[in-house]
Amino acid sequence: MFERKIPKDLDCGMAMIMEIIGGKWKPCLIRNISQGHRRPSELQRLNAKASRRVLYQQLQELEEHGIIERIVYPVLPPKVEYFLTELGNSLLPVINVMDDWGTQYLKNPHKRPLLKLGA
Amino acid sequence: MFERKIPKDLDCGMAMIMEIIGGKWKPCLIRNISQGHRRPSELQRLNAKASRRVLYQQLQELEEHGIIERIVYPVLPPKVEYFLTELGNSLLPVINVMDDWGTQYLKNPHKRPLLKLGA
DNA sequence: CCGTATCCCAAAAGATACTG
DNA sequence: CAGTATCTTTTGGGATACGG
Repeated sequence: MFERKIPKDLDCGMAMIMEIIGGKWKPCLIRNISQGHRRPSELQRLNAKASRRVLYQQLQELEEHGIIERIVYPVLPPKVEYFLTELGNSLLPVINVMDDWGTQYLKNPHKRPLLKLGA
Repeated sequence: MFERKIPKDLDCGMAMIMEIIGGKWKPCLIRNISQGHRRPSELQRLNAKASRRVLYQQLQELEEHGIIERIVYPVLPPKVEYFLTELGNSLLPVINVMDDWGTQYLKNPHKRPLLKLGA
């Protein structure tokens, strides 16, 4: 459905995890859903700046990668819930480590260093 | 030099760290350079599949973010070396955590789960 | 309410030629 | 060697309309 012309090489772990959490809204979605079951409409509200299409696309990819799962209630109007899998849960500490580092960085805004001249 | 029409919002730590390490070759470059001082030509050799332009661009961004620094030897032909800053070093554990998770994931290839039906 | 299809634009990355 | 300037292709993401 979203075919690439050039296949990605997911040779190393780093490339793999970037593939999984690299989307613009994925870390947000993972965190939202980690708080408890979440319905699509809730996720749209929580990430109001994301477009509908991208949100669904990234949810799909998270599902395909086994990070989240979907429960479909056969009712009208439709009701759906997402929840984190165990695999998804194992991702939370990683995301936290990343976020912590980034938060620390934001507190100490970097000054571009002067050019060093070698001997 | 590489101006964006739409400014990024680097509001949270997660967005910030993705900005810093999100480039396709940045984690590779950081690791290469963490092994010791590296010259541009070495980095090109080590990342042969990356185009010249992108490599230099990402090196520049890493430098602007204070992850690496550059030593310029005033000789002919030109000689330059990159090395990791302390800040750059503090990034290594984060990258390792990410890579470990990804490597683990690669060992247990995920099967897409069947759709769950709610009550 | 959930999800998909279409269309569009901006950004990332590749190829390559050129300069000091 | 190191670095920059074009130019081009691919991809990611936003807007929005439509269908079940």
